[in-house]
Amino acid sequence: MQEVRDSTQRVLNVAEQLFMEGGYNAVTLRDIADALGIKQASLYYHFPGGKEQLFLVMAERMFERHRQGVSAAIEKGGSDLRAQLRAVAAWFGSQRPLKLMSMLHADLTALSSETREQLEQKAHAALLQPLRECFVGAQARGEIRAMHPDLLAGCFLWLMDGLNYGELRKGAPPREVMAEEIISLFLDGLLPRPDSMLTRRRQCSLLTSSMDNVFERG
Amino acid sequence: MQEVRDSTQRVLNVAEQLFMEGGYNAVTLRDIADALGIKQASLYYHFPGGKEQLFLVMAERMFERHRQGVSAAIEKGGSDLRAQLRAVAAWFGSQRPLKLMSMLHADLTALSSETREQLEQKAHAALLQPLRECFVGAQARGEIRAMHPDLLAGCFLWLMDGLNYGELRKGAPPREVMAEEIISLFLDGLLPRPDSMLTRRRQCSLLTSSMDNVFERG
DNA sequence: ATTATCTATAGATCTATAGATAATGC
DNA sequence: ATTATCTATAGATCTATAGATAATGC
Repeated sequence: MQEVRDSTQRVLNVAEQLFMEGGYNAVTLRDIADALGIKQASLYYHFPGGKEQLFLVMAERMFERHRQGVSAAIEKGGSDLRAQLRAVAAWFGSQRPLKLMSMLHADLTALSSETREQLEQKAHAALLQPLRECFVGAQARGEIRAMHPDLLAGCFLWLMDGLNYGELRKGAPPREVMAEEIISLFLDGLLPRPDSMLTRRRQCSLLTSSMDNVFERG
Repeated sequence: MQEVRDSTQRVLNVAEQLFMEGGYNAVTLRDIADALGIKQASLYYHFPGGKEQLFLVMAERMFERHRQGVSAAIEKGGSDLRAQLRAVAAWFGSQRPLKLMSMLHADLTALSSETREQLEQKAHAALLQPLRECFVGAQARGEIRAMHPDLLAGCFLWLMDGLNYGELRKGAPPREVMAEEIISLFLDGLLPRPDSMLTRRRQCSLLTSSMDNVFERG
């Protein structure tokens, strides 16, 4: 358990911001050093292993933060699946965009296989595992029907992270509304539910204000 | 409407494969030339604009293919949303992984702003627009409840593309099963539906074989 | 002595340009 | 003449190493 100094934390903060914005290959050590106001070579003092080590440590720190955040959110949601998912959505909303898929795709292929496997495992433990438990619990309580919990966890995570890709949704509603709709999609589905008017009424009132132009075609 | 020669098509085929696997920044012109068995400088004969032009033309060709494929799939699905979504899922399954989010994230930031806007627009017209119409139609027919069709199109597309990221789902069911479950998630949701036993029975029989180990924790 | 930076630079790699070469079709 | 390649190379950039410098704390 080695301590991480303040100056190194500063490096990691900047590295996380830049790497998450542009991806491993697009960001150079020079970019990171410039943002820090130091010279590129100075980064090797903090990370003798160079760019790959810097990325690895940065990503591990990030995943560990998410592991705690997601677990805490689920805890806070009590034992009601909708509340749990809302809390997880709120957690992701409070964090810098993960852009997990970009990272696991383009970035990981640029890394050594050991680094890649290490990060894949961390990502799984931090994000998929807690969400999976969440769905397994809801199934055990009889709250939801039987479906692969891994699939459900993956889909939910995918969609939450997708909210960060602003490129595809110009003029879309704010992310809190979208998150709420996604949760409703998960739980209620799209087909009408004549049996549970209460649930439907609550949803409608929540969405009504931004649903005026839904039926106009673009 | 300029014709594209065979030799240039070959270049585009290889470029598409490599770019989609590794992303814009990870793939060099040398990589593409090597895979073609030619020298790197020879690529400038086909694309005087260099790497960026090659990527642009490749991506435009790909999006145009998807525009036709998705539209045809929806057409083939008739006027039943579930059948339409199944057909779209089958189309994506037949194609090389899009990895759309990776592309729109890491790759587009490396391109000039004109190229980026051009590609974002093509992606929207090819993928989101047809799916959006699909959901709008189902809403107009009263088949599904009112939700933002843009959000629904985005979510469905997101999840279909997510099936291509194998990194997060080791030991997961085959992609056809996952696609079917995602469609069921969209339409039926997770909460039990006591009113529509017919729908539930069909799903259960379809999934029964791969659902044996759902309740064991990992 | 430790921490954190710097300068200078080697070595590798990548994009892009210039101009030559060979084959094919008119 | 057109098509499609090649060789050679300039210029830029990126990672990484070696060794110097300055400040802080003991």
